[in-house]
Amino acid sequence: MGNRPRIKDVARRAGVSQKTVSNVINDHPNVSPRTRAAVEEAIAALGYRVNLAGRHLRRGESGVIALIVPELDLGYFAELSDLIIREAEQHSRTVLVHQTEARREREMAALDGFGTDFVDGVLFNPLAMDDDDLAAHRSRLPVVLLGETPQAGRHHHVTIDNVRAAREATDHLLDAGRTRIAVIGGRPPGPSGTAELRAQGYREAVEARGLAYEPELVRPARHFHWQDGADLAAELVRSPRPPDALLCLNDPLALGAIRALYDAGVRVPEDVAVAGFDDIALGRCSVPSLTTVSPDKPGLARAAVKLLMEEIEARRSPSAPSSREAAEGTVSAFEDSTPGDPAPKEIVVGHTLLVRESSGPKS
Amino acid sequence: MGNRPRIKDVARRAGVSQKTVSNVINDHPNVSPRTRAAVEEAIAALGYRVNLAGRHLRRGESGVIALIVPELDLGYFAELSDLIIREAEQHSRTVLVHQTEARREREMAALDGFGTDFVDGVLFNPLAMDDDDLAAHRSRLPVVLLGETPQAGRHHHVTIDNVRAAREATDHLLDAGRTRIAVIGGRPPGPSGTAELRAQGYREAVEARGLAYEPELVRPARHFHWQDGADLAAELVRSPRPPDALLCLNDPLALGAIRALYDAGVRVPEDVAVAGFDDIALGRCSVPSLTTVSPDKPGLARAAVKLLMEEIEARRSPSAPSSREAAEGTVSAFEDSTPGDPAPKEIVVGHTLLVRESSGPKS
DNA sequence: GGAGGGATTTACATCGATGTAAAAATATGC
DNA sequence: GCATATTTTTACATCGATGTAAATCCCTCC
Repeated sequence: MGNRPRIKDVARRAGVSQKTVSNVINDHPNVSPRTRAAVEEAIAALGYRVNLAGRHLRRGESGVIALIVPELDLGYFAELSDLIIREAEQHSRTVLVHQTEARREREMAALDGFGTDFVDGVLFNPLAMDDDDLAAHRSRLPVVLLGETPQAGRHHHVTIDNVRAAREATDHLLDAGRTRIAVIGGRPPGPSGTAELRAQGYREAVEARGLAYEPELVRPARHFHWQDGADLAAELVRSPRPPDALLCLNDPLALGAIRALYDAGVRVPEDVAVAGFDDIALGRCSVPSLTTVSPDKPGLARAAVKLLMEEIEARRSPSAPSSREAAEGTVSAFEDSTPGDPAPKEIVVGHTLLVRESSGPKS
Repeated sequence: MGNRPRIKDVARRAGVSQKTVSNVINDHPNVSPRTRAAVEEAIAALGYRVNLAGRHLRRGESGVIALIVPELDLGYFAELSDLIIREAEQHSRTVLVHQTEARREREMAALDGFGTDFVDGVLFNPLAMDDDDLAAHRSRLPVVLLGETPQAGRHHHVTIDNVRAAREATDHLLDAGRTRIAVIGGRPPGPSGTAELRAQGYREAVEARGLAYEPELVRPARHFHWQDGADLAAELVRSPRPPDALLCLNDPLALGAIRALYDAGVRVPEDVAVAGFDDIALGRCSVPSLTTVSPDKPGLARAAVKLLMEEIEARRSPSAPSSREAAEGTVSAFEDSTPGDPAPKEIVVGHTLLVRESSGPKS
């Protein structure tokens, strides 16, 4: 019939006060060895476990962080989430996962919606929200953005150098003798999202060789799933002037494209070379294996979690000395508090171009 | 300078008591329209949001459930997690994800470890723990098992009929004229885990045709990643009596196997047919596309979440009328409480064999 | 042997929301 | 018009852990 023991029960059994038990649990200094032993004995005997609800309420920290991604079943985000969860575990945090389906209103909602009400910080990989949205948004929580380079960056963020990565991938295709490279999943070069930045890099690389940037070679994708890649590739090879290479902005698009080319009787890489982004596991065993830009995902996960932890830590101590006590009695004025925020940090992690079969020699 | 408003602030502004505000928030009956309007005005004006820590402490429910899977970067679990998170959202729950790396001690730890301390229930997909472990484990939380059919099932669980699915897949290969089918990722048929059950189905199908069950054709995999599939397939085709079909117990293994066969100059499906399990997205666009057993993942997610919700609900009300009050004052006896548990339910969701190119005709 | 000082320990208040029971306001019946 | 229902609202206690400040304890040293 027993309920879970609380700190009170442990205290009673050990013959000490509740606070002393708390002190033991939290490794406070100034606990005599004897008392500590007694308390630990009681804890073990009763099978006591801290009740996190109580702790959360008192401390104002839950030990949980939110991870907001477009969707898990896109290989890249699954792998990234995997790494982030492991990394968070190193910091004794658990991770709440939200999916936005890359829809703007869901991204907005996730950022200050229900589930985030109770986390200590947020790791957010936006896709649909643009710079303005992000700039406009002031979260009451520490936020670290993933995989973006927002201009009006008021938030910390961690990313790879997308422009350069795309330039390198494009250069590689050009070096392999390709002259007409289409971009699958691209959007007109611009300052905002990943797709725009990669298209930007593509454009730079192409123009650096004196080739014309042709907008009709840049095809946006709706979902970044393999099917989109297949559809767009099929469309492209049927066009009057088909490309001889496809730069796909993620790996599923690329694998779909490879399949569509196969169906169309176009050889990869002999007729058309294909390259992707993200280096998902299965790109290594496709036939042909996939050339891709491999972001340093472990590095990204590590940096992101570290940054978030620092921000959480920073907001805990110095900034708001005791505005709470001070405000006691005042009813008005509940604007968003904006504590830390001393120059948001941008961390750029490395990437590597992995050349595999899909971008082999033309023939 | 404002801190977040609390219920107290709303109450003050609306000129009512805190409890009345709480009543409005929770849609209690007996709140006059006028009061309700006043409170709602105050809530909107202050931008009040419920503090979940307080609510959690008081109600004993956090609104969070834990999902424990081997690892997210295995396509199947990513897709399943995706679906489960969406499903949980329908029930206004958020999902905490833990990864066990399919290691027994991590599975044990995840089940009653740190992060689960504060969730309302657990969805758990065990791989390494066996029946005995599971039977021995009595969680204080509602638990629903995924993808297993533990004998000593003390827990609810949701699964597909693994034996039958494997039998069907094997039959399909046999029907296609294959006579020597290897199982990649298999373990000796037995009662416990998914791998054993599938091997069981395989065995039944093979023996039903009067063929011998040959243990050396059943090769266990360590991680169920594509590389294992590639290694095992390579090994098998080099063996003295190579198989003419591979039944791979998940899709990544199958895709790895296809790649290895390609490297070995063995044609798929002409020389060796390949079939997988799980129907991950990329299996549809591989070359050749992958024949696979497709579990009803949405159905599985829905059933699992529903079952968990019911169990959470059930434990809330009837079983422990007020053992808490009764136990007040008693110090001893804090055994695990075991409230509900009236005959654990088993839900079997459907599956389909999707026949694609990799199991086409022999030649 | 007692003052002084640091190390331990304690009582109590508090974090924010909500259940309980009783008070206050309103409605109903005769 | 007044006693009795019934609906609304309130004050207060509580969920479990921990910060604060005050109370003890234990030494050291003159």
